[in-house]
Amino acid sequence: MSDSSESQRPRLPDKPALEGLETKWNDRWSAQGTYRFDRARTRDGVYAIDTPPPTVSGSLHIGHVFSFTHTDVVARFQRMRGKAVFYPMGWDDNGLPTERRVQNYYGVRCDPSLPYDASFQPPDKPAKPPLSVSRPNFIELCNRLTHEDEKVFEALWRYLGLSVDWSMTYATIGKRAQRASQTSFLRLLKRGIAYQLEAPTLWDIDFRTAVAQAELEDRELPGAYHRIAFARPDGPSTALGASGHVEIETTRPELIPACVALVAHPDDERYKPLFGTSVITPLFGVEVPVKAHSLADPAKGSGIAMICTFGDITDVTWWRELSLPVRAIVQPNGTLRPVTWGTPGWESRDAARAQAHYDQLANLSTARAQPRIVEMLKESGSLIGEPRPITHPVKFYEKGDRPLEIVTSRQWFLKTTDFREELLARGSELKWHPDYMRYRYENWVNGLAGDWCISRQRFFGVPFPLWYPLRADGSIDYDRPLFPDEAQLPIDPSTDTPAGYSPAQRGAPNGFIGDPDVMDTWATSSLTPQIAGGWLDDPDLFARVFPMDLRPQAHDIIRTWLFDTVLRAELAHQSLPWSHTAISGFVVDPDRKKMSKSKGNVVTPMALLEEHGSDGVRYWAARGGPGTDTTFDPGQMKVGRRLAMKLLNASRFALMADEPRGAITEPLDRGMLSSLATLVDEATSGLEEYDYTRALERTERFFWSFCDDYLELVKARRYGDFGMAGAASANSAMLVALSTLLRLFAPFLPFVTEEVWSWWQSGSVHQAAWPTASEVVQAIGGADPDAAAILAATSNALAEVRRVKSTLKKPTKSVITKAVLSKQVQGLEPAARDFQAATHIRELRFDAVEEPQLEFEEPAPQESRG
RNA sequence: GGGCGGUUAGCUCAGUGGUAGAGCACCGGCUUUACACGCCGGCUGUCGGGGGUUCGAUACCCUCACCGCCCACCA
Repeated sequence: MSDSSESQRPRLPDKPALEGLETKWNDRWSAQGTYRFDRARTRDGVYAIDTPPPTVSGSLHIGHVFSFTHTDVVARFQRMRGKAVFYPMGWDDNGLPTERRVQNYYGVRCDPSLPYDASFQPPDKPAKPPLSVSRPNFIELCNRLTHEDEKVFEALWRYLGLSVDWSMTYATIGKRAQRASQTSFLRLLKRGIAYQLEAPTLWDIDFRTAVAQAELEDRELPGAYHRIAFARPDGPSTALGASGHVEIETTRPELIPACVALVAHPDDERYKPLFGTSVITPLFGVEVPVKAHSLADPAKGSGIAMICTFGDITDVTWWRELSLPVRAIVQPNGTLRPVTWGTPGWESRDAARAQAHYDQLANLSTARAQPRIVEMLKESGSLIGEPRPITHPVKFYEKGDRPLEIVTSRQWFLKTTDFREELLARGSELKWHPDYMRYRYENWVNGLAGDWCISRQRFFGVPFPLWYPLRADGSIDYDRPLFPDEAQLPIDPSTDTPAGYSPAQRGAPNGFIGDPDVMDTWATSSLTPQIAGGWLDDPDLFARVFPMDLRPQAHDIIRTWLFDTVLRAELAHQSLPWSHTAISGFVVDPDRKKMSKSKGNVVTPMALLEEHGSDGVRYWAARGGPGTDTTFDPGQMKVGRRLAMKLLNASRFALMADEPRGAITEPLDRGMLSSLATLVDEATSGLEEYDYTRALERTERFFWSFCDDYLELVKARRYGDFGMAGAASANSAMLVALSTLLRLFAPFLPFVTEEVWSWWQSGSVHQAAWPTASEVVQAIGGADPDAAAILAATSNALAEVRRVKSTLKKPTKSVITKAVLSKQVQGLEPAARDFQAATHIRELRFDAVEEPQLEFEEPAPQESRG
């Protein structure tokens, strides 16, 4: 705030308005580089934000507007405090959602066996049936469509007023991201932290890909308990004698052909005699052992369970720990694979009967096989009673439509469980806002069930950067992979050729073949601090921003994005990726439901911004505190807009007569500034602690009483009714207050504050220094608590008089010839002149009265009602 | 089953060991030279239930209920 800037004559509009401010100021900020990151600054002068890259395959919704506003408030506050704010935007255009959108949008499907067609152009309308295109062509379409989406997103973010440095934008499918992701992977592979394994894996049968533990969710589905008899080998072969069979209960009878054992708890007296013996599976006549394992729950079902390869995760645990054989029947597409009974691994006491039964199930989906096998079980007498319907939680891929299966396949993993202690330590080192969100992280780390499966059998993603040699017989030698040099990265092994081979050797005996998989999208987005910060490409930048200050994100992805990012930083840098994380809540509709398209309660953000103004919408968003689910409430947006409007008009009032100026001597002026200094401290400490809601609420409350009480009380004096010195005191105080309040509101209402600032200041309010209490009280030579008390007493007295006038239905302007006020508001005497002018009181006294005693001037006799 | 958060005015939400708050809504009033996208005033509560600590609890402790979310090996 230099003297030269304040000496400008204010340029005031006759009728200030909010319309058009978004476009006007975005153009200026863009042209002037207002939010450009100053990369000359060293780490301690930088505030770095690891912005969540929105998924561009969808559309931005009100929840994005909500949480990104919170981050922007913090960014603007830190910038005004003098930090160089590193605030890039990222686009998450990598992964399944994009694939799905591209398939539908263009009517194409990826066929990795096709060669690249350089002249390919997508059809104008979605093709039916879908066109098959090569993987490189498919990826081109993904890039083309996401680029369009990104332009729309950027326009919305700018309109909302995010103070992002748009020159630093990155994409999770971009070259930088691919290079970071592939480099990190190869380094982890060398250290033995990444590894490949053929093992039972959670599998989505529609997407035909492996998925990770973190991407699971439970859904309640109807099902049924089926009570099924397994015959004892020494018992009657078909009849169900009293001790001739064992009864299990299962919700998945279609997996009986995959049964490899029964299991009960080691202490379960009912089944102890059976341990070490075997039973015969119904329909298929397979002899399977009865085993003991502590995970078996005596209280569940009949207390003894069948182990199948594989019905659920527990089956996998039992299978591994009890060293059972594999008898897998579910194929990657979710159907039962044909089996020849009587061959090795499929031995049966009656192979012909087994085959006859199984032929009725082969190639059916598990869902369709179930009723079929139930009929057969009934016919054979192995089903005891009727199935008992239940609803039970079933594991789904969070983006999937059908229950997950477990399929054995070759996958890449990152070790996680080996680092549990380190990860817990990082979690407690991290500062969480709100603090209780840390429990979700700890909960997750403590519950890690296995390492992180990072490979996906998909097309649009970062490829695994390696190849495998082919043996003379054409089989793949997985044990001797071929690696590129780090300097070559990023590569695509489906088109690039490993050193020492020619392209013609791809797929040929003694040749090579690329790893077909792509990485889980989280395996790349867990490197956003490294990607955005220039880890490999720009080490100088990286040193200035990493570890970053803030990770803002929503609570539903603590187990994925937050956890994964902490893991990757621990593995690569032995540090936290950032010192703080701010967790935002969801936007819910007034019925407490999450806003969703299917409920028809979705509103497009741009329409809201246009209706209520960006400042109005930001006000609503900023009222939702960290971690708090917040109701979608257009009413609050209207309140925000009203606040912005009030800021325009109050500012106009303060600036319309800014002369004369002089010493701030009047008690009300001094009291107002004294209180303002207290407010500055409160707002500052709120924002420092990421409690932007408190800062806004306090500032807003001060501002309204500043308008309603203070400005009304000093209006007459300010207009010169009591001479030049009194007017000068008011004017000077108002200018200090206005400058301070505009800066306090600037992070929340960037458009209206910038507009008003431009009336009388040079430069951007968003580059102005954050106010300090000492700066405010400097204008009155130090804090003046006595004056603050006088202002409080005067405001209270004003309220008393207003109440009486209102009760008596007197016009506000009506003159009071004589007023007796209660002694409780007596402290106002030093401001009596201002007070009497504002209330039109001619003669003022104080006495022990409960209610103010007011005598009104007789109305003028000519008054008439017409 | 484990964990976390919530329960305050009709609605949306602040809040503090010492007389219950704001905005919206509602009702009434005011052409007042910054603002009718305004101003002034009013109405509304067993602060979820029950126990405990305390001179005093909406706040602290225990417990229960309900709502929401996270996690879990759910045969």
